Amino acid sequence: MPDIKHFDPDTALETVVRLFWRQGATSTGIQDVVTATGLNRSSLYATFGGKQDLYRAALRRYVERHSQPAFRRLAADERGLPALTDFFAALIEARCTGEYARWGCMVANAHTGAESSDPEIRSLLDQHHQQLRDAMHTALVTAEAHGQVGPDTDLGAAADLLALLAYGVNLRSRAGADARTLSRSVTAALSSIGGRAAP
Amino acid sequence: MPDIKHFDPDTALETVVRLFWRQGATSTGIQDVVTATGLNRSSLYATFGGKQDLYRAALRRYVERHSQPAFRRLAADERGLPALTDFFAALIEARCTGEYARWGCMVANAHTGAESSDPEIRSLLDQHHQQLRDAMHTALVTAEAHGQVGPDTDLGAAADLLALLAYGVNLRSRAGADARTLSRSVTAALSSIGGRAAP
DNA sequence: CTCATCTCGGAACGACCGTTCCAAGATAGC
DNA sequence: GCTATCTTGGAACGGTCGTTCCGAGATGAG
Repeated sequence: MPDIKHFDPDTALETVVRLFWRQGATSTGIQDVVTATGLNRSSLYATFGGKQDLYRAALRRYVERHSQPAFRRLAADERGLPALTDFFAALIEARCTGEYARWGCMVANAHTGAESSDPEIRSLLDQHHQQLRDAMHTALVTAEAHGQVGPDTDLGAAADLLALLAYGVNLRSRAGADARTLSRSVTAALSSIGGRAAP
Repeated sequence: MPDIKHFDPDTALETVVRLFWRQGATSTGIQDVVTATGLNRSSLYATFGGKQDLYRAALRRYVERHSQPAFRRLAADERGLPALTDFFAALIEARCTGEYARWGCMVANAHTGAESSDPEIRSLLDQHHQQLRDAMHTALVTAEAHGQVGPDTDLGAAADLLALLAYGVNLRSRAGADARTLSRSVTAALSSIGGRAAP
């Protein structure tokens, strides 16, 4: 067998994810990738293909490693409304503090870029949205089974609403929106779904 | 007096707005602007300055000509909840059909771009958000005065929530979100603010 | 050790980026 | 008509873009 790769493609891709996540596709040059990952153009192109392929792989990885785990956690949570409360609390904390503060959501960010004209990217955005909505819906069904949902509530519409709210949080967090204000909005949405006032 | 401009800067800027609105700042080259406006680089730079100045001017114009009129209409509407219903209906129609379909909101789009690192742009984003939120709040106060708002409703939190919802609509509309689905989400939000079921 | 085969380093490519510059053209006052 | 002053057309700038290519280096099989 010939020579073997001198780097870990998985580690490199994670670095690329952070680059595209923070700066977007158009603002990130191949030179940035080369500098950040430490590997050179040859290895980059041989391993991942061109820039568009690289962005696609990065977005896929983001969804798998960041979005879907959160969705699964939400859908599997048996508590109902508290699961939704925790989901949004974790979202807001991740968006406003720590390493990824003010980076927003890479998928939400992708909505506005030129990258979204790529059919494969567009498909990823739609899948992501569907999965988010479905997780919301599952949590709401659980909540209803626990008698935590007010009467005459359309769970489907409520799931769509909460999904859109998440996009709003993601977007505004990039402009440095206050975590407290975001939390207050989320609380208002969730308490309007539940009976009436907070316990 | 010397020579006078052979074009209308206002018309040209409107063309530039549509360019930046649809494609974003980084994906739009000066050559695109030259081609779309029909005027040449010299006139462009002499009139508007560099690309960043041009984008700033375009975003300012967008807010003045598109956002603020809608905000003022909403805040001045004396009907309360129906004003909010109409606001969102008009928003969704503008985002999903007609000339600007799938363009989203230029201000929302600006949240994800590299352009938002510019302090002046950042300030514009915050102003825009504040104005949107305030218009929502004014409409909600009017609604409460008309007895259209359920008890124990935090109007401030509700205004924040509706503003975030608008950003969600703007973002998802760029990916081709279904107008019907968006409307359903908005209806759910508004009817949860009002008494309970729809009339 | 030798060789075939893949990886790595880095130069180089043409295209496009935003911006500048200057000569030619147009205009209003004299 | 002449001139001063601004606009206009378009070439040209250095820099960066994504991508390609090739020689050198590394590795495992025989």
